[in-house]
Amino acid sequence: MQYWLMKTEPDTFSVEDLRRCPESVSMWEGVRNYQARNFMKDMKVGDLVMIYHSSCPVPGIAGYAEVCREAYPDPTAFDPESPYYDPKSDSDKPRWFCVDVKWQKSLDDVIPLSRLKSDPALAEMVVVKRGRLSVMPVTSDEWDHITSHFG
DNA sequence: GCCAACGTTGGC
DNA sequence: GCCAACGTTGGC
Repeated sequence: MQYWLMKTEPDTFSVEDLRRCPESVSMWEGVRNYQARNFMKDMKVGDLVMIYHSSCPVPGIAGYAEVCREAYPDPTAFDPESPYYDPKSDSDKPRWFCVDVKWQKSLDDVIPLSRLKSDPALAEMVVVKRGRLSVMPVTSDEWDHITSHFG
């Protein structure tokens, strides 16, 4: 079992939007970064995911989800109507992948990035050390620390 | 809205 | 394959 963090802009798709999906399951579409894609390909059914809200008044962890389908070609890459359309991708040799995630929990209070940054136990956390990566691993120590101290 | 960080593109 | 220019992310 591995742990992950995935970013989303809540104006576009929030953890509550995920909860309201049929069966609370959604395709995690639109990842267009190779490193993030490679992490998604490593995900297994049952892995747990922190849903992180970015580009919003209080960026931070907004809830939890579970991987419920492993990586498969992202159909939005082939859809000219989609904002995530990539004309250079080829359906015979897919470049972009997505997973399906199932909502688990929405936090009453977002755990702010500022709080993660100020916690020495989380100094090495990828989301703290690095920006500009939308899918990243979380260690089990980091996961346990956050879920036990911050809900 | 600014701008730093950093990924991607493309000329050479 | 280098690297400058450009585009995007995302916190503030």
